[in-house]
Formats: sequence, structure tokens, C-alpha cells
Amino acid sequence: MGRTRIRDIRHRELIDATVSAVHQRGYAVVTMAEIASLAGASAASINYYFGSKEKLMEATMRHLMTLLKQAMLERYATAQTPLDRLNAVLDANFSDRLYTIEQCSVWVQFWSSAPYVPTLARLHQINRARVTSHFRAELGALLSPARRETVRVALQSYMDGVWLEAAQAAAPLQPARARAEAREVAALLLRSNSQG
Amino acid sequence: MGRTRIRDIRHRELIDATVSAVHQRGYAVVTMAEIASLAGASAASINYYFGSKEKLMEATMRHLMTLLKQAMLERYATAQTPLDRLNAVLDANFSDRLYTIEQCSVWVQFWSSAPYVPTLARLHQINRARVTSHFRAELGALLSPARRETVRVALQSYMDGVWLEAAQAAAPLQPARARAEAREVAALLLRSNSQG
DNA sequence: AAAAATGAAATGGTCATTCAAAAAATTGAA
DNA sequence: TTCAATTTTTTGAATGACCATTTCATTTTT
Repeated sequence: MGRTRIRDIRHRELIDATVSAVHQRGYAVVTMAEIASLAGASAASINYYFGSKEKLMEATMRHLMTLLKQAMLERYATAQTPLDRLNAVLDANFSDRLYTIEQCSVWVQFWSSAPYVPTLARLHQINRARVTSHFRAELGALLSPARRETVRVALQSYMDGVWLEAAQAAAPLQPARARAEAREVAALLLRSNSQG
Repeated sequence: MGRTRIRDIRHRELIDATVSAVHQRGYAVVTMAEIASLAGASAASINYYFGSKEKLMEATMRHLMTLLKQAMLERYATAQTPLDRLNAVLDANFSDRLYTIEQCSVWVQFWSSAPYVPTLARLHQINRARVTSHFRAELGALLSPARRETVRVALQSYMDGVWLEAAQAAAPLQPARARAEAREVAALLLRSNSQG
């Protein structure tokens, strides 16, 4: 069978611990010891598996990006019309699996660190480009070119803003509600009485 | 005339240096020595004037919040109709004075740190409450209660999202353009053909 | 002369990373 | 299987940097 198993298990455990620890303490303040302790390991083992704190953070963000990508593709598969697919992008962003306080919190930390860590900046750019291109593709079929970019920027900024607020939410999030609201906002922005 | 002068000058210099340094290096990573050096002072004098790094950060955010409040009130003074006043809130957020890469950058750092620093969390909450109440007041005159909150959250999230992106902008920002786009988004969200 | 302001150097603490050695798992020969 | 040899995994204890804050002697202002 496949060779290494322990390695994969530890990677997963440590990444999960990182998400949790970063949420609890903040990206810049959290220590290796805290993360390790959440995973029931020692700080030294993090370096054994990931090489450095920075590489651990990078791996963690890659993992979250993969979750987002997966959610998008899954939901995309069943969508038929352009509007369906637009809603798929919105739904993915607010899916039950992703739209949690913990994860939104880590994303906010990520956004604020990215400008200062080249490797994170690259990840950030890749992710944003993917979302942008999905939006462009679907909105292109629904709106005139002139209005398309306005609506795209509005929707993308809206999603980021909602995540930003979610990171500080006092009460548990309601993904289903967030999806409904996102659709409502999209519907308002799309109402076409061709005045533009 | 007024008593202390040097003190006020130093406060201003150090806060300006803090904005600049936080933008360049990141809130969590920037050191007292770096900030001091930007102001042509020593780290010790920061403690002399502010007491601690954390208090300096707090004073800096208070300063930025004051700028935002001022921009809002100034622009508000000349507005007559509810729509005018709604646009005033948007314009304030993207005014030439505020909507700079440097300041957006500091705001993003602030958002990400606030959850972990009680004193910053309080400031954040105060600021958000003020913006929210302005929006509620103006949108209340323009929309049905049911739709008002949807549009308010959409606009507020939109503004945050735009700032978030501005913090990472490669090219210089264009405040006038940002104001025009914000108005366009608001106009789209407000088009009332009373279907909701 | 007194008070305020300044900065060089000392202090004390934190933390990522390294390293040597222990512990656990794996292998393979008997 | 059994058991020693070998490899992989794990950790406690240095190591070496870095940095906020304090101290204190000196300079500047009032």
C-alpha cells in the first residue's frame, strides 16, 4: 500500500491545530508551543514535519484554499444556468463547511499578513484570481460589459466584508442565512431594467 | 496661549510615524525602534510620551477614527436629502484624505488585531456602531424596513471589502473613482421597483 | 534652578530553531 | 515467532536573536 501514513496524519493534526490556535490567539502572536500543545505534540515536531513556522502557516492556508476550491467545484457541478453558477460561487463561500468563525478568523489573519510574507502574498493572489475569473465568467452572461465589473467588484467586496465581520461574530454563524442574504444582494444588483 | 506644545508635536509626529511604520512592516512585526526612527526619535521617547507600544497603537487608531468621523460630519453638513446623506457616508469613507493605501493598510491591521486586544476591540465596536447608525438612519427613509437591513449590510460589507483590497493595491488609489463606484453600487441596490 | 525631554545602554523575557539523544516502529535473519 | 540492528519519529534542553521596557546620566527648555 501507500508508504507514509504517520506523516500524513501528523500533517493533518498540526494543520487543524494551527487553524484553531491562530483563531484563538492571532497569527502573529501564536507560538509554536501553543500550536503543538493543541495537537498534543511538541514544538520541535512541527519543525520536523514542516521545517518552520512560516512553512506551517503556508501549508495551513493552502489547506483552507483547497477546501474553498472543492466547495466551489462540488456546487458548480450541479449548476446549469449562468445564474445557477453565480449562486454556486456565492454558496461555496458561505457553505456550512467553510463559513465558520474559526475559518473566517484565519482568513482575516491571512489577509493582514499576506502583504508582508511573499509566499502568502502569492497564495492570496492565486485565490483571488480564481474567484475573480469565476465571477467574470458567470456575470458576463448576465450583464453588459460596462456593468459587469461594477457588480463583480461589489459582490467580491461584499463577500470579503461579510467574512471580515464573521471573524468577530459573538453568536454562532448561520451559513444558510448568509447564503440567502448573498443571493438577495446578488438579485438586487442584477435586476435589469437596462438603464445602464 | 495653550500650555504644552512640544508634547503635542511629538504626539503627532509619533502617530504619523506609526501609521507609516505599520503600513510598511505590519502591526504585529513593527518594532518600537523602527517607529521611533521614522519619527527621528528613540524608542525610549515613545514610552515617555505614550507609556507603551500598545497605548501608542491605541492612540493611533483613535486618530484615524477621528479623521473618519470628521470627514463624515463635514460632508454631512451640506447634504439635504436622505439620498444626499447616504452618499455623504459613502463619500466620507472614500474621501481623498482617508482613502490612501497607507491608511487602508493600517485599518486592515487593526481589524485583524482587534479581536485579541480588548482596548482595540472596544474602539472597533464604537466605530462600527457609528457607521451602522448613520446607514440605518438614511436607508430608513429610502427603503422598506425588510429590505433596509439587507442593503445596509451589503453596503457596509462592500466598503470594508474595498478597503481590504485597497490595502494591497499595487497602483495608487483613485478616491474619486472609488466614490463614483460606491454610488453606482448604492444606486443599484436602491432601485426600487417594489417587488420586495 | 527646576522641570521636561532625550537616548545609550542595561535588563529581563519570549520565542523559533537546533541538536543530541531517547523512544517507537520497522526490518530481516535465525 | 524472536530479537537485535536499523530507521523513523519524538522530545527536552540548549542556543541565539530579538525586542519592549527601564534606568540613568545628560541636554534642553522654562
